[in-house]
Amino acid sequence: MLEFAILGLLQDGPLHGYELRKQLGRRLGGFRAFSYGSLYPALRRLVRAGLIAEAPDPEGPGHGAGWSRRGRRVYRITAEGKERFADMLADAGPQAWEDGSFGVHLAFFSRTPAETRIRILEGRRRTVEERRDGLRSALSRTGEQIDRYTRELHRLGLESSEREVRWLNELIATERAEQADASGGPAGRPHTTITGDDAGTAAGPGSGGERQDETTGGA
Amino acid sequence: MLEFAILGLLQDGPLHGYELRKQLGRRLGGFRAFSYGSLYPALRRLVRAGLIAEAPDPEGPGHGAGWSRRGRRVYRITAEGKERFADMLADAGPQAWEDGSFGVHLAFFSRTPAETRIRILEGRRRTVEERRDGLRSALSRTGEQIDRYTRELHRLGLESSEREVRWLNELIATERAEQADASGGPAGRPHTTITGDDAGTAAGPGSGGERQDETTGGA
DNA sequence: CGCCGATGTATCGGACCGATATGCTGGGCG
DNA sequence: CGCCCAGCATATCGGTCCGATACATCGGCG
Repeated sequence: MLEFAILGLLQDGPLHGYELRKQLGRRLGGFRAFSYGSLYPALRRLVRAGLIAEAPDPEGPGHGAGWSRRGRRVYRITAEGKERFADMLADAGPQAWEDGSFGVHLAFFSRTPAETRIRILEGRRRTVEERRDGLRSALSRTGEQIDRYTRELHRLGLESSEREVRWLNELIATERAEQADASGGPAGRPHTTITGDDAGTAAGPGSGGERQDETTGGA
Repeated sequence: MLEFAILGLLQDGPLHGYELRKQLGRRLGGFRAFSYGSLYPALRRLVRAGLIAEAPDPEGPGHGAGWSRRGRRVYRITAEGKERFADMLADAGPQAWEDGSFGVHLAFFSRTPAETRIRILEGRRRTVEERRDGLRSALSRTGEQIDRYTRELHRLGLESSEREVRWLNELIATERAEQADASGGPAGRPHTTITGDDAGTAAGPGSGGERQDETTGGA
């Protein structure tokens, strides 16, 4: 996962370890951090594999590639690395929607093929729905007898899952709309209508974060 | 963390590894799992440390302690283990409110001293508030320029944090009410008094959001 | 000028995961 | 009756990642 993330970040230009970590933290929104204890070994691994290489520091008095002013080591992605990253983006096995990986994949979604994006989103949805259903039934059956704090924990998890499913449904809907838009022009097949969307209810009273997603044509 | 959890579960009676893992998964609501690859070594470590010991299988034809009918190894907590667990409950250092640990601590909250409970809850709140604020400002500044999917990820994280803070506020309020009640008045127990402290919105069904470990994490 | 906080790289032990191997047991089915 | 399969149960191994720690440098501020 870390190696994937590094490769992804280096697509936008050479970076050194420290900066790499900061950018990654920002992208993931604190959602996943990656310590230096993972980062530097990963960097060396990637160099050994030929997927990245040391580059001259644009800010330092270049002694060619390698160390620079502040003892920084700057890295750039190689052609081979780009290739490998593209493969990883398209492959996206079933672990791509597990808790830890999903966020990282999402962080590089704009470089991910559209079909893979939808596949990941739907896989994630299935996963979260399962968790949600499990929590739901655990909470409903035998109200008494289980620990009060455990119940609170379950309540938090349940609402969390419900929220995330709704969020995923929005994203999926947008993806489909864009795909239909891009492929068929206005004549398109009614592809998009099938989304089950069980979470139709508007956010309740109070904190309604419900914002309609404007269709920004990113990518 | 795992050893802490094992000690906690064994307080309710002897269990074997397989069952231990199931119970733990249930308590944590899938929020944290612990694989066998961690569990069995941890069990052996705890035995070596004298905090738990093998016990006869109540369901098997007891050959004394050790293996039983189904090749099960049943464990019970020792006096020393109980002592150690009580210490861990009361200590609750600043890592107790990090993503991974918090849920586990909460799962054994009913055995945790009231003051420690509040301390953990408040520490957790501080942590989540920080994340929330970071996300908030990241989202507000420079609307354009950052990747659309990254923004979505941040949006989910922000909502998640907000919900968890609200949820924490409820829990803290309840704790405080109970503490005041217990120390001061002869009146009955407050059960689920939801005094809406500083959480502005009246709590309907409402709270939620958490994750990460994500690792792993809710988005 | 000296101190401090941010920058920057690096290592080490340990926790935990995921895949994998190996058997036993109970129940369903022909 | 005999067979096989699904669930129960323990165990190991390689690998990823974390947390603490160490150390060195740069830029500013009083």
